[in-house]
Amino acid sequence: MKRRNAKERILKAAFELFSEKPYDEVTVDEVAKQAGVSKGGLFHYFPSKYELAKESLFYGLERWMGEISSKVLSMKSPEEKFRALIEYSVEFILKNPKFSRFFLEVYEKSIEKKELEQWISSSLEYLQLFEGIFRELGVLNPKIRALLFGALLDGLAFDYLLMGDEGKKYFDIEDIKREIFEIFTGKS
Amino acid sequence: MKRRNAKERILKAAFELFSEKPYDEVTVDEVAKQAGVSKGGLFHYFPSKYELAKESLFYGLERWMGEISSKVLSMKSPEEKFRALIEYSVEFILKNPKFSRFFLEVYEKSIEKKELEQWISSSLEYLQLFEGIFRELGVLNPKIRALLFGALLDGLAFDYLLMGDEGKKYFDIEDIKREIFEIFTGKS
Amino acid sequence: MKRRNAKERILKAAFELFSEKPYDEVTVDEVAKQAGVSKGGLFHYFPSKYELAKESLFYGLERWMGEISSKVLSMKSPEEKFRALIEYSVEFILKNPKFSRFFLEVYEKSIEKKELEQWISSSLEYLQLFEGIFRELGVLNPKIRALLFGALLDGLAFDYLLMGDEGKKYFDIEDIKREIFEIFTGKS
Amino acid sequence: MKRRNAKERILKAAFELFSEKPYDEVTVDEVAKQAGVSKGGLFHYFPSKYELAKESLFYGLERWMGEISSKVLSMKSPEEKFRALIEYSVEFILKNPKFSRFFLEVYEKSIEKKELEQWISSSLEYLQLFEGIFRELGVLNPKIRALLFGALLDGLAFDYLLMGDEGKKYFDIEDIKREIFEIFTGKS
DNA sequence: AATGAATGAGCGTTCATTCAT
DNA sequence: TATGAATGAACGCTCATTCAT
Repeated sequence: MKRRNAKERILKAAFELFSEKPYDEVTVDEVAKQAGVSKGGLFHYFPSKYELAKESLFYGLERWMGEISSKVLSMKSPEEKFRALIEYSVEFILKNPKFSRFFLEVYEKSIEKKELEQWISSSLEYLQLFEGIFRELGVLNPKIRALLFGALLDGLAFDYLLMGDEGKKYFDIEDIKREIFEIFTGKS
Repeated sequence: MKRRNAKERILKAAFELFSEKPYDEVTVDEVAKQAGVSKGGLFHYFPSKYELAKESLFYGLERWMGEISSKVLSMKSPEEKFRALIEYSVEFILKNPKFSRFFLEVYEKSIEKKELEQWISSSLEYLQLFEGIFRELGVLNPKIRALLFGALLDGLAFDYLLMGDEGKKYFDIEDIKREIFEIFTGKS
Repeated sequence: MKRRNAKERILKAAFELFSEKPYDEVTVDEVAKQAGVSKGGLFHYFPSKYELAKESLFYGLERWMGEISSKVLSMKSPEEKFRALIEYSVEFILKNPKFSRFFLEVYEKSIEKKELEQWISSSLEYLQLFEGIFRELGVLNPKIRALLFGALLDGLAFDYLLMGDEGKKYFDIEDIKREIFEIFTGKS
Repeated sequence: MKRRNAKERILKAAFELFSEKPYDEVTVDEVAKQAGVSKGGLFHYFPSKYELAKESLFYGLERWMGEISSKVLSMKSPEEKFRALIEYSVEFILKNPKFSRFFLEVYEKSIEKKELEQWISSSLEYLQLFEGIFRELGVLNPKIRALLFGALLDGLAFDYLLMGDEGKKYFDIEDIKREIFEIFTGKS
């Protein structure tokens, strides 16, 4: 076995499995098997199933968010930035349809364990990215609008999960992106 | 205990417990105990834990949604209706902070069981309520705007879950309601 | 399965197995199997392996000690009582050669769990039986002599465990009983 | 760390840990860590956990017993020897309150492995020390009295473990030593 | 000699579900 | 109808032991 990336292989397998089905239906054996390590080996790197889930969530989240941030910030005008933000966020939602549920599961368990601080600061970090763009766009309340934009994305992810491909019968994805741009900028 | 409403007592207890903590941390014994029935009695009314969870979710959902609908529809002007919709929706979110997670959990299990139909039709039902109001308000794409409004609510619930009372430090709930009204109607 | 005595069957099986081999070598499956119940059934009666071991220890201890007490107290003269005490105590030791180890194991775990009170009061109870006899025999320090007699019995159990049948080559059990009587009473 | 005495450091750490808590609650990792060696290093010196426990038991036992023997034998009169024997034995008991349990655990495992010879001969060795002193004291059955004295010590250790410092409320240690001297010599 | 990553059998415990009463 | 004792498959996790480096 390739020694070096055992931990990363485990994180990747865990992110995939926890994204695919609920926490309580993913077994540690399964993650270990998919990562190509023994169960004992997995516990060599992660002290519990919960820690594994949490780390794998952040692993997946950071990979995506880093990519989105850099793409968005490479744009020049604020309008282009906002359009790119909508574009890549929607792409993330479509590619990770069950991300919300996974996120919420891990989050809930971290509440019980009273490990909340990091979550809020991590949330605020993303909101700052949004707020900066709204500020450049010259909207009145960039802070609140950033919150609402974030909530809309979360909600879309939530709804997409619900309607899945079935939803495409009712709504055109390009229409949705356009409407979001319009509502939040007042422009079309 | 009044025999008649044993089933309703079970549904109520289940809704409360599944709202409080994750599906896999709620035991059937616990629900039975909180409802004041025996375990055998519970299985007399519900064939499995999953069915219990699903029915209790709809039980809770319908109680709230029925109430919100009737309050909203009793208003006269579309502006008042929309303001009431925002008002009571936010109230629901604040009172049921963990509803999203519960909803998603049951939803996910129903995917596995391929029992999807009812969910979409149930979603569309709510969207029709929203769409009607946007139509009365005279917006251009009432259908899509309804979808986005629904998503925003879901997302707010999601975010409120995340930030909880801590979030109140950063955002004022009245500001948020006002901003929602403005964004979706273009008026202030 | 006979419903009524499931718990007693489990206690009996547990006492036998924990007497036979160390705590960590007795598995819960094994106890359940020997008692003729399922593992789940066992946990219906005992919340943990430790509680099972503790209850089964007391179960075995009380059965023996009750019998010894009643036999001893039915004797008339103090000399006869003391001889009977020696007789039946030695019999217990010979029939339960690994009792000390089992006792000590459970005791140690109860230290960790800070459940000590009952043990001391239970010890003092037996010492009072001994003290009463020494008092009748007219020895000078009946309290301390009772302690030492108790310790001697415990130690004999300990040593018998060590030497087992092998020890019989070196020591005659009747000689030992006689010597104990002599040392503790000053008579022969 | 001095390489030379790695083995001794392991034995010392093992004796301390196995004395502190039950066999099954001491892990090999823990012993290695406390001894300042790697797990692999430990297994270089000891083929298994059981062998480690057994060797560490004898290591601790011999250190104490050698010391007691030499102190006792340096006394002149048999009375002084016996008093010293009581003195240092009681000291050992007070300083190693959980020794009995550790001893019994290892002993039990050696029964299963059918490695009994050394234990009996080791026991008999100590009994010979006692027997010699009783012979010098001129008692009638020095052999049996030695056995009973050994058993009394073991039993006291056993009881001290049970009553611990709590026992001091009920019994004075100096009274006990005096009573032992009296019972076994007939003198005061 | 020394390390510690990796293994995997085995454990205690849980809990949805069944069923005799 | 209603009960709760009983089941048993499945789970997360541990840890003595091995072995490539």
